[in-house]
Amino acid sequence: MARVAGQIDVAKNEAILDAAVDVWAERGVQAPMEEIARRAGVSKQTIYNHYGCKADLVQALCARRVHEIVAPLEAPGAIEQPAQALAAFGRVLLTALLTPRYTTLLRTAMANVATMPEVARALYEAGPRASRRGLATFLETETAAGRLACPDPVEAAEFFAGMVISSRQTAYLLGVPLGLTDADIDRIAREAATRFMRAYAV
Amino acid sequence: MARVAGQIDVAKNEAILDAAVDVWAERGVQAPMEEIARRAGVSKQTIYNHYGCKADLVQALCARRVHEIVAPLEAPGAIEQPAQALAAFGRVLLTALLTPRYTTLLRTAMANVATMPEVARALYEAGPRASRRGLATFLETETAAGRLACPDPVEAAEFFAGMVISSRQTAYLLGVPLGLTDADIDRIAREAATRFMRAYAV
DNA sequence: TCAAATTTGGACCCGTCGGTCCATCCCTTA
DNA sequence: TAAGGGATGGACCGACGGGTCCAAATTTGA
Repeated sequence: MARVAGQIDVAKNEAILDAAVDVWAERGVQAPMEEIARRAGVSKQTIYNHYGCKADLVQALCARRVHEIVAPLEAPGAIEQPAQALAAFGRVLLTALLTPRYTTLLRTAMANVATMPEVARALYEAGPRASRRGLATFLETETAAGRLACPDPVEAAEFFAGMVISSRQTAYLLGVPLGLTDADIDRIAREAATRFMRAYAV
Repeated sequence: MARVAGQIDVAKNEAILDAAVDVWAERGVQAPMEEIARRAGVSKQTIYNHYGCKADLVQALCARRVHEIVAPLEAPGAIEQPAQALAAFGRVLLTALLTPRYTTLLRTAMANVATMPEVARALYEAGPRASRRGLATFLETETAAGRLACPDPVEAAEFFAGMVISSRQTAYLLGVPLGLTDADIDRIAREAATRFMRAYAV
């Protein structure tokens, strides 16, 4: 196990984070730390060496993991026809959203808004907020290029993302299985893109 | 305090439910039962007389309160121009969604998916599912009447509801204050309706 | 190979909270 | 006014889980 001098074991740290997501996904945040330790193949004490208390673990987990999940949304990709670009964005968005890990993160953060609002806030900024902003920029460019007519790109971005996601995120958060296949996701994203293009045609 | 013979005190029961929402809103579901009792001006024992255990209280609360909140969505209202009807629906939807009580309910249910999936399920059915179904029916009628062209009314309903809600629900659940005024809500609903009409024009 | 730093596991402390018990009280009804 | 059913509140129990402590084992850097 590679350990950095004077530092904390990196691999073990990852294992702890992974175990935490899994455990919380299965049993909720109120699951005992001991379980996370067991799952991570680590002693409880080690966790407390890395993170002072449970709240810190929650915080660290949210901070670290959001980025992994939302990263694909930031990759701009080749500039294609707006409809294709939108569809692609929709696909990525929906896929990311329905990730069990992201769901767990959200649930965890939501359950703790009262006790640690900053975590929830950070998750919002890194997630929905950032992705909408990226989309809005794209729509603005397209409008400037005369391929779309979005007088209010931010609002339009909200609209499009909303169409793609709609009640699906809530369903997922409430543990209702939707059973969406990749083909379904693709169809939804494409249809949303088509309709959006009609709504905002020049 | 009006009490029905041989029954349980109705007013006190309401008070308990009210207190539970408030307390959970402030401190999360893990807040102690004692606090709810205190807030309701009732003894802890009384709560346990009404509901056998905490889980039952959660369940009862979710079951009872959703209906109150989603009720306005079920009132069909006078049949107007589709654009107006959609805007009205959007307004009601957004307003209901941003209700602190509904937010609390959702958070509560989400935090407990692992331990009591039926509650979460019920909330989903009574909330998002039901409202979408109502909207879909409306869109179907309008399509039949030749005022709209929605080949897939259910999907279209998802799209419209999604446009209106978009990331706002997530924001709310994550405790991010949006500060939407009635005027804002109205504007969003109307704009969404307009765009939707363009997207699904005959 | 040695010393320093970490890890381990397992006992342990303690606060909290769900839930129970019970003697007393209040209200309603007859 | 007597009786009965629920309400009260406050003490109480037991489980659980966060967090600590510690001695022994292990790893790491030099």
